Amino acid sequence: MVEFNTRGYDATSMEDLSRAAGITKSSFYHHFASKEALLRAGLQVALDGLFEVLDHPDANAGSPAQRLRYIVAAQVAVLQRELPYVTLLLRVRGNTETERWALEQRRAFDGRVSALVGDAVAAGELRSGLDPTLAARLLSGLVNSVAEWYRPGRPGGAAVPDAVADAVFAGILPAS
Amino acid sequence: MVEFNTRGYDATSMEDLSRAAGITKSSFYHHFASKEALLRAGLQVALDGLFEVLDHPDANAGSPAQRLRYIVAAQVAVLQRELPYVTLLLRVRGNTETERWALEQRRAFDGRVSALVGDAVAAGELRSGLDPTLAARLLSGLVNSVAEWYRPGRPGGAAVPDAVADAVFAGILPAS
DNA sequence: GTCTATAAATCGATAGAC
DNA sequence: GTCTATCGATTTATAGAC
Repeated sequence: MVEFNTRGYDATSMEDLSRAAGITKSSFYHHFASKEALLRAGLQVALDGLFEVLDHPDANAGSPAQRLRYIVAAQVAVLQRELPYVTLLLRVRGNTETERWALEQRRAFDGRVSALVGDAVAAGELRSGLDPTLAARLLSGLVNSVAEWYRPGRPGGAAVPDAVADAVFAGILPAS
Repeated sequence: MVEFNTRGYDATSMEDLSRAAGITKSSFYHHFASKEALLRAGLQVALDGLFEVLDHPDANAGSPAQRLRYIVAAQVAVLQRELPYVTLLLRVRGNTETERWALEQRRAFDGRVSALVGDAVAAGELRSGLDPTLAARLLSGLVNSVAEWYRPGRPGGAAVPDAVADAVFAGILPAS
């Protein structure tokens, strides 16, 4: 499944996957009904991890800004823990029915976070004049971009979620 | 070429492209030597746009933070102007020789920006204790994520570069 | 510069023996 | 549960007529 991560879903053939598993292509089809079923299973892992973040008590207690901070850090942690699957999800374009389903789920997650940003702005917890829609989009982009450079096993990985949350709430490049 | 944007490079066949151009696949091959040549031409457009940003006078005058702010806004503007090509570049994974070349060029661009972040930190213009490497990575991720939601022709597009630069330098979600 | 026709390779997936 | 063999569709790309 990691092959999807490095070469991309389309560019990875079932023969690539079966060879990596040490069996022939036909044997591989004994374990998975189709390539799309394999994709769906991977996307489900990523989506389960993300929605568990929203169900966590810390995501539903305290001020909007406090809840938002927990979600940002936890979302990064999920991205690290399920990197191949989250990467798969982030690259979905919506060409097939399975991909459209995943896109819809992902939008639901982003919508929940976006609404929370709106709540925090309405509560006066964030910068005044902040456009909640733009802020939520940039926030999503920043968090998900961790998948572009984070690689498991390297030292310092455990500090990434908090460091990202700090950058978001104290500013990426603030003058003071 | 916009087809690469919506369906992805691998999932878009030469027949898809030729049909969109209103000619047959064979006629299409009269204009482009290969699918990879088409990809390379598109990637070149994106890279030319990005490096022109670094060559602009405003990217080489003033304090590091001032130069950085110009680059962020100008990079977003290039992304908007050459959306299909920049999108193509952002999705390159390095499977072929052409893709590895593009990745190398992109890393060179990011390296220049990253060095500038380091200069700004060293000059005391940014938050103390800021990790320049992490900040540069998140900055890159945030800027490039505009390609995920920006669509040409919609009102308010001209304000996006400044709005993104504001979010970066005043904070995405700052408390004050 | 566009077309029909086709080559050569690869794809996802299946049949059927063991 | 794994294998060899193959199907049928699709892919990039070319040959050659007009």
